[in-house]
Amino acid sequence: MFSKACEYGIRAVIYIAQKSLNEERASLKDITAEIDSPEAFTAKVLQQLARAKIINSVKGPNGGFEIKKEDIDSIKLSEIVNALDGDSIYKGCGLGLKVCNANEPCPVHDKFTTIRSELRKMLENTNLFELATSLETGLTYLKR
Amino acid sequence: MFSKACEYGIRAVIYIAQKSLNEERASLKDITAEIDSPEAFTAKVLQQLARAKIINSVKGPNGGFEIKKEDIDSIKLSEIVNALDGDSIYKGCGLGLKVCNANEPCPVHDKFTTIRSELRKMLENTNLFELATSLETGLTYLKR
DNA sequence: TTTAATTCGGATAAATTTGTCCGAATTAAA
DNA sequence: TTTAATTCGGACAAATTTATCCGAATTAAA
Repeated sequence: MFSKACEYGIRAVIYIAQKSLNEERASLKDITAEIDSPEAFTAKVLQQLARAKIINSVKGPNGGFEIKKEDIDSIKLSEIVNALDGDSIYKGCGLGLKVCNANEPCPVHDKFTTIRSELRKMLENTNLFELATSLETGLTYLKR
Repeated sequence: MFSKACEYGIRAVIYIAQKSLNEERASLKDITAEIDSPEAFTAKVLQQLARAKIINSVKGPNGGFEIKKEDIDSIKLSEIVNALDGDSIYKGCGLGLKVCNANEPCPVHDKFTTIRSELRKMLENTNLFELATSLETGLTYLKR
């Protein structure tokens, strides 16, 4: 469903958000240990997210990644996915046709638009705060 | 969402079904012209589908691919997807965790199980007959 | 029996995604 | 001012997916 980059990215951002809620930065090493992901590859993903302004990066000793506390409940899952995988999950034909719309649909067009629109809604309605707090309270996990 | 192989596979099978409903076989050339896909690659996909018994292949002159007429309305989209992409769309964690279930969920587990289960239902409830007839009546398209 | 149309299967190549390495830049702290 | 902890960025490597090539096998029809 998502690329590996996106999977790591979502996990990393949730972890960074949790730390940020506790007024702490998360370093790359910290993150990759906590979400169990390849370090160098995750670094690239974090750079992408920083360029997309979803997270903030701070260089130097005691540096790392952070998210402004007050932004955490306004950042949606959809923004992270969009920054890393683009919008091909919502848009684009399920069977790969270049042109596919209500007027000239592929055979599965209607069935897919329903599912995709629900996926879109879900991603747009899920914010980082709820994901980070479920992690904080030990209800959910980022590795295993 | 699906691999290219799966996209071509679904399109090909729908076309083969349409031809089969008209008592005709579809040759590889015929298929790739009709769904606008790379010939050699599509051949591999069709072999996979033949091995999975979803379509039947006939060698020699006037050979090609076919589906038994009476099977067409019992073949579900889910079988095609399963044969080509496996069951990772339904199963497997949305964030790539090896272990992720109701007891030890990732932060997006609940939200994803809902979407995935709807996707699964949709694929399991969509049969080849409806897809092939919508194509036959000119309501839908396989290339463009 | 020969020919030609077709699928089959293995080898290979190209493209994309995933992943690693390492030196440069930044910056807080000693 | 030096050191050390950190992110940044470019080059490279490995793995996977997508795609091509070509000869072998099959088989209907001439």
